[in-house]
Amino acid sequence: MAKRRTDASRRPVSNLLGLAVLSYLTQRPMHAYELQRQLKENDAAGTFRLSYGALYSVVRQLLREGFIAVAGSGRTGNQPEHTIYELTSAGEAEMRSWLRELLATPRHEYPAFAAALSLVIVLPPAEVTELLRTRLDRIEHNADDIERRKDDVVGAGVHPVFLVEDDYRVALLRAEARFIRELIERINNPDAGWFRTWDHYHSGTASPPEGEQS
Amino acid sequence: MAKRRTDASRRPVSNLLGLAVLSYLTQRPMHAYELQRQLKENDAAGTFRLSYGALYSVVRQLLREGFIAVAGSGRTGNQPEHTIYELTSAGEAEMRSWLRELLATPRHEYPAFAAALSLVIVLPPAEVTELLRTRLDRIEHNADDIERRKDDVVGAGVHPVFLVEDDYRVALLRAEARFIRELIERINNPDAGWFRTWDHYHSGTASPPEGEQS
DNA sequence: GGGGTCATGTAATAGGTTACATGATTCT
DNA sequence: AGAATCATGTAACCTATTACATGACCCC
Repeated sequence: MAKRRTDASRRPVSNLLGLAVLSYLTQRPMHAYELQRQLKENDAAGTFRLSYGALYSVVRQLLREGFIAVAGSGRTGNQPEHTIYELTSAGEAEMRSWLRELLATPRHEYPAFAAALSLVIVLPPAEVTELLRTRLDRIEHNADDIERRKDDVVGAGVHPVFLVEDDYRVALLRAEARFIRELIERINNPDAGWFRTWDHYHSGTASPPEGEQS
Repeated sequence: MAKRRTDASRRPVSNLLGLAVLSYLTQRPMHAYELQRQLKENDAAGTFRLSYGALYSVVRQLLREGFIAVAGSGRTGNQPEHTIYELTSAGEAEMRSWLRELLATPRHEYPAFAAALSLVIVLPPAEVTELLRTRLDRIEHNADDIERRKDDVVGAGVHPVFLVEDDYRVALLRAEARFIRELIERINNPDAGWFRTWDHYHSGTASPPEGEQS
C-alpha cells in the first residue's frame, strides 16, 4: 500500500490495463490467466494494449496499492495452482474515479501519423501523394472491418452500449479518411502553391521542418 | 552498430523522437541540448513526447545503430563542453523509410477515451451524460486553441505545409466532438432503450462489460 | 552579489516487452 | 505416441521518466 504520488494528479497505477482489470473484477474474483482469457474473449485487445507480461505487471501494481487483494488460491484439474484476486473497496473507488477522469478530460495523445505529417516536407510531394493514397485505402478498410464485426456482434444479440468504442473508432477513422482526401487535394492543387514551397525547401539550404527560421 | 532485430518488421529505434532527431540533423550537425531547443521552438512538443531524458536516450540508441555519428565537440562561451552529432547516410535512409511507413500504414493505437467508453456501463447513465458534456466542452476549446495558434503562425508568414499536423489534430477533435454529441443523444433517447440495458446491468447479477455471456 | 534560470548532462528507478520454462491436455 | 497447444507463470532486458548535479550567465 505504498502511497507515493510525486505529482498529486497522477494515478499510482497508470497503465489502462489496470482499469480493465479492476472493472472485470467487479464481476467476481479471478486469477491472472482467467483475466487474460476474459479480455481476449471480449476482444478488449483492440482497446487495451494486452500482453501477458504487462497483465502480470499491473496485477502486481494493483496489489501493491491495495486496489485488489488475494482471495485465496485454486486449481483446475491438474493445472498449476494459481492465485485468485478480488477487488477491494479502495479498488472500486479508484476504478470509478479513474473512469470519470478519462471520460471528462481529454488527454493529449501523440498519434504517429501526426508526427509523420509534421516532417512530411522531407519527402517529395509526388511520393507523399502516393503514400497517402495507400493509407487512405487501408483506413477505409479498417473502418469497414470494424463496422462489419460490430454488426455481427449486435446481430448476435449484444446491446450496442457494449460496443460504443467501435463507433468511436469508426468515427475517427472516417474523419481521418476525409482529412487525407482533402490533404491530397491541397497538395496537388497548383493554386495553393504547395509545390513551390516544397521545391524551395529541397533546393536551397534547407530550412527546418516546421521551421519559422530567419 | 548492433543489429539485432528479433522481428524483422520493427525498427531498432522505435521512439518517434528519434525520427524527429534524424530529420532535424538533416539541416546541420547539432548537440543534444540544441536539438531540444529547436524542437521546443517549433513546438514539436505538441507532436512528439519530448523530455530531455528521453532525448538523450534516443540519441544513444541512434548512435548505437549507426544512424548518427559523433562529429566532434564544441563549447559556447564558458558553458560545459558538448558532443556534436551528425546524420550518417544510414540514418538518412532510415529516416526516409520510417517516414514512408508512418505515412502509408495506419497503426493501431490505444486512445484512452476508447478504453473508457468500453467500460462506461459501470457508471450510471446520468453521470456519464454529465461527464461527456464536460469533455465536449474541453474538446471544442482545444480545437479552437489549435486553430487560433495555427492562424497566428500562418499569419506570421509560415507556409501551411509546415502545419498540417495541426489541421489533422483539429479534424480529429471536431470528429470526436460530433461523436460525443451523438452519443449523448443516443444515451438519452428513450426509444433507443439504453436505459433499460443499463439498469439491468446494475441491478441483476452483473454481466461483464462488453459481455456476450451465457 | 545573491537568486533565478540557462546550459548541459548523469544516475536511479520503475514499467513494459520478450523470451523462456514446464507440466497438462488435446489432436492426429 | 508424438506434436501442438493450453495453462500458468518467472526472469532478463531495455526504455522512459524522474530526480539530481553543477557551473555560467543575467537581472535587480
